[in-house]
Amino acid sequence: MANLRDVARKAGVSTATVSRALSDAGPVRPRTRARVLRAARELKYRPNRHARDLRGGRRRTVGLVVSNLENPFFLDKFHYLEQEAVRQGYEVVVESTGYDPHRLTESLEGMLARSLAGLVVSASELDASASETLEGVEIPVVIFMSDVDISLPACTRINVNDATGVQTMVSYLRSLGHLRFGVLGHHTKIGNLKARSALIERALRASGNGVSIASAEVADSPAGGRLGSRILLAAEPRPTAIICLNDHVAIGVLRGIREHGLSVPEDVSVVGFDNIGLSEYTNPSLTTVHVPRDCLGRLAMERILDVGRAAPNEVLLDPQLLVRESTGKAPAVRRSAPE
Amino acid sequence: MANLRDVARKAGVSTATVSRALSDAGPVRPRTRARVLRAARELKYRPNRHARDLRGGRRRTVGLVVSNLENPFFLDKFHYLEQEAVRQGYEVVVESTGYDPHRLTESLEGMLARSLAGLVVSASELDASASETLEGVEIPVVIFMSDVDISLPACTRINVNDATGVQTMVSYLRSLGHLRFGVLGHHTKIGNLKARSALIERALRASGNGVSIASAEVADSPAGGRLGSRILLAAEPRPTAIICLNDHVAIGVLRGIREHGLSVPEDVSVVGFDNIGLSEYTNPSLTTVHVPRDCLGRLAMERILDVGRAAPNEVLLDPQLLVRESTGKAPAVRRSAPE
DNA sequence: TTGAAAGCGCTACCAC
DNA sequence: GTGGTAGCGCTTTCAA
Repeated sequence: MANLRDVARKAGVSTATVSRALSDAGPVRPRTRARVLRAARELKYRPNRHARDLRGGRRRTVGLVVSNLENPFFLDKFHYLEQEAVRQGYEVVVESTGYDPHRLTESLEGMLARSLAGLVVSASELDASASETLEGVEIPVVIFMSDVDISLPACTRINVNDATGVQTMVSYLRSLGHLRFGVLGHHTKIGNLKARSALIERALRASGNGVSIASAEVADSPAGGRLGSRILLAAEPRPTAIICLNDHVAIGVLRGIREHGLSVPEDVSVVGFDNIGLSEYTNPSLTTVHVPRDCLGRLAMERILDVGRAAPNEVLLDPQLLVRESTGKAPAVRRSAPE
Repeated sequence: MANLRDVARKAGVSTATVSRALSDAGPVRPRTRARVLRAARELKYRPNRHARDLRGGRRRTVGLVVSNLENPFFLDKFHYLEQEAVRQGYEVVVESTGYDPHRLTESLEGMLARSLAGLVVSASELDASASETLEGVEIPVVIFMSDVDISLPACTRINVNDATGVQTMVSYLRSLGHLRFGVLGHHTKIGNLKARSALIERALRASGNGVSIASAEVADSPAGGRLGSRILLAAEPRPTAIICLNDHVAIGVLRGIREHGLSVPEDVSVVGFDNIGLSEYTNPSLTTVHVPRDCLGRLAMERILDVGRAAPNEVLLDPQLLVRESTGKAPAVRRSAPE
């Protein structure tokens, strides 16, 4: 692989001149320039990025760590962040942890070794122990949807008001007459997902007497949801409404219920969280709680660029219930199926 | 940010010793080692990745360039490649071009500037002009699903036998009695997608007389499919079967047909290509042509690691028709709706 | 077992 | 306008 020196030699100039000519920085006589360009082309020269990164301190990259890129909810964040970053002349490197705390720590370490302009973390598994890695970090850090206690010089936390989202959803389901619930989550032992499931169960119990709750934990995938629905539909009494911790899982639930010979929403109502794009394309379309994330890109870049130094260190976003086709009135109460 | 020198100074040793101690390479007296480790910890030292990359030539990274990460078909490839790469101690950096030839060239350039162990490209928009960028490249290159003519010392091409996939699918639809078709594609002017749409139309016409074809081009997304279905359903005569160039688009078609007040497969049959995971979760589930890609990871890493030097430079994969719920007999012929 | 020093390839500063 | 050169932070000989 040809390097600057090779080009310089071939063009009969110094490396400094080549650098200037190729980066369009500093004055270069047009003729010299042309000569350099030609030499570079002939040698198929390509600047070495690692050298540039080292030399320049590469502060035009933003890191993003998420739990599961296969879940569109996280992919969206990458998308929104990248869109805004590119607009500002930055690039984004993303890593997915698979909800594994160990991999999270590794990812974080890897990111911090990169001299980034900033770091965005949206990982449910982010807990006190993992966040130790972030201790003393000097670059701007943005934490999305996590309640870990973290003290950093330049840390912004963007949170979603899950309590109201859950409350709205539970009230809505109760108003439809549902009493027997299934709660289906993934990784319900960690971070904001643990909090969310607790919130749901609490809101359900607080909503009145006679409420029954069955719950199950599965993988964050449609396959997980499909499996989970089988478990929940076997519960006694059978739930008339299944609350999924996210839409990704809910997609599988829709299918599982159908396979069970039941209809949505006639026999069972289904709700999700997130409002991923797909939730509008399922059949029936999915009632869900929209979790805003399109602002993540703008907000994060704002903080990272230190524009908006005046911006608050804490942002609280409001979720919103979207009623679509997957929810309906609870089926008329019937006694246990006769033998 | 503390660097090696700082640690060395603090521990009272040389940078060489620190490097050895931290990387576990070469002999270091346990006591010295401990002293170094402590110093590093106290200074919150983190090795600078850019320096390492430059010094080491970083040959433990594989690049992947795809057209559209939002389409699970491409995300899968990333997933499979990364899985295998990590297993071998490599990492993967991925970039998505949005089907834009200009961005493809940029991505390719960016990748080549990184001194990678190898490069995998799966981009429909890869054409002769973009592939010039790859000319003279010395690292192993794997091209997935593209017919561009490219001559590289170490280039492996993995292709899918689209002709048979298309043929099987068309025969199947004809056997169901369909005569009026809609073909819905995205980016049907480029690369393998262009080839695939041509193949479809040709197979359709060759399948007998009386076949009518309406076609439309939309974005590679469910939203695109939804829009496309509206266009196709307005065609005269109205198609009884819609062939989508991929499942991602087909998801939207399913919804569009429903919105139009029609049923799948009673009124309209729908088929896709790829067999993305979601195609099993739609309602009705999607009949599609499975395009194998799980082998991409293994195959690519094999070629990159130069294990399997004996492996062929050309691999041809066979697609497979998966009949699910979205296809059925053509509805009984009826005359144009009476006025 | 440890240290000195030579670069990896590039950019930017300063002198000419 | 152009060239010499220092040095980004690290690893890796080679000597001691």
